[in-house]
Amino acid sequence: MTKEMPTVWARQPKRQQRDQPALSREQIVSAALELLDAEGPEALSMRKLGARLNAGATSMYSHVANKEELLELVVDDVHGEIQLPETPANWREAVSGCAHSLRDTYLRHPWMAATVGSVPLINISPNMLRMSDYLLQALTSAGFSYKAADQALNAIAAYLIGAATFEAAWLVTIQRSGQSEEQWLEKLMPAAEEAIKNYPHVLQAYQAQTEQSDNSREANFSNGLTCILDGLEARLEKV
Amino acid sequence: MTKEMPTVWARQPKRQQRDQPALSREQIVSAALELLDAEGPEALSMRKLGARLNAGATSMYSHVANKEELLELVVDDVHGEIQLPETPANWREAVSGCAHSLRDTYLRHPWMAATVGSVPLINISPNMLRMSDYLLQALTSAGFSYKAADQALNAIAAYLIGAATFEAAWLVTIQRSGQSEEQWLEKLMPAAEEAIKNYPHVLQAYQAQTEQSDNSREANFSNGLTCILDGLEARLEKV
DNA sequence: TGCGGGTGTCGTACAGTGTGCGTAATGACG
DNA sequence: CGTCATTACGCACACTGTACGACACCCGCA
Repeated sequence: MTKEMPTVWARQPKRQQRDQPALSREQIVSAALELLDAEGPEALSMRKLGARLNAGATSMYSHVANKEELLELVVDDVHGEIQLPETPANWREAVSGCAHSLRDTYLRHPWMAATVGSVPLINISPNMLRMSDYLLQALTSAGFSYKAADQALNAIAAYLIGAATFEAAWLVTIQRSGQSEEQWLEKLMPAAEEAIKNYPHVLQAYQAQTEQSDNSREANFSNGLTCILDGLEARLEKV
Repeated sequence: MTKEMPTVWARQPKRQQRDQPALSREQIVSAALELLDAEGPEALSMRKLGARLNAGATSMYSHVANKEELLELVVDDVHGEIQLPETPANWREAVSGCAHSLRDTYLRHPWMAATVGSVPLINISPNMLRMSDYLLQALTSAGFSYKAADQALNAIAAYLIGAATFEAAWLVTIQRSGQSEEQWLEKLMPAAEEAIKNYPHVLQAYQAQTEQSDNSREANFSNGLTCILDGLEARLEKV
């Protein structure tokens, strides 16, 4: 026998219980998800979670090894929300549709980006595999070799996680301030300008940005994505 | 007066103390850094930090508002380790040198990637501004407009953070297992193959990868980076 | 020289955390 | 009916971040 791996995905699910226990893994996971969305990751405690489920503080431990494993499950659950375009016209559309859906999902659950970084072996969680498989299919059938497709996938995934991390951090900061994005921006501006003033190029970029019209976060995201896709496409054509 | 911003960078440093107090901000930050490197982020507690500094558990609060702010300072401190090429031959070299140094830095402190996601307003921390300014300078003097350079910077930064996140998560997982990367891989393989088996394209990519020789993490990172740079360069030429 | 007052340090205390353990209840099977 | 496996739960432990108040120190001023 191989020694057990310290990850949920390798662990056998518990033998099907014959009776109907009050708690189930899915209930626990979805309650945790609600709590995370409502109050953020630092507010998620096993006691609160138990309370929300009308259960004791330690009742969840029959269904979940520990808090970390619970988080793995929740993260994978959220990854299940990502929609994969069903009949994309080409590989770019497949990737781009998936990318935008991932972004939407991560921004709907702004704690995700900061959390994935501490979840081990995220690559072999079911819903991540589902997405990888989809993208590899799209890429290889467009002409990428499996090696090239794998590398492309890594690059894309890195960009997506990074972009989501920045954007989510921004949203969380605003959310915590309890103000609207405009109010927050207005209050931030003096401090930002003060911090920037000794960095001439940052200052210029800042000024160039404020007089531009289309600097929405969404446009910015698409822009970076297009950039990667262009780089990939160039390689595809070269072969 | 504008209301004070809830971030270290906007806050005035405390009035210079005339005597030589036992603790200083720098000491605290560097001790925290050591602790994080040695035992990981979940092992960093104010009490342990105090003990390491031969100080009481709450003595740090005269120099640092709270643990979160301490983390902001540590993160910026680490960002200070990133080396910026002094006389790059062209913009690609500038970006690439900076990128590799960032990667090295993040892998030297594997807790960084998971931590930056929960640090607010990272963009206006001094050492981040220093790097942004450097890159904007390199990009604009290569012909990018300030708007284009800003977008390019965002794309690059996202890729870097994302790539570091994946790689660091991998390293941390191995480190926690207390085994070498090879041992760990060997033990992981059966579980991974089991998890993969229903995803045909992932499986093929996996097989293609194992028979390849040059699939080092470093090569993978460079590859994705090159891909972005190619995409950027294409835009630069088009203008 | 003496004396406030400001500053840094630290002990105590409080509310809250994850979770190990023992126990009790529940239902299935022989 | 008894036996057994499984879940739920209360309690306890070690530990967390940090508010508060007391205390020791050093400064400039009288």
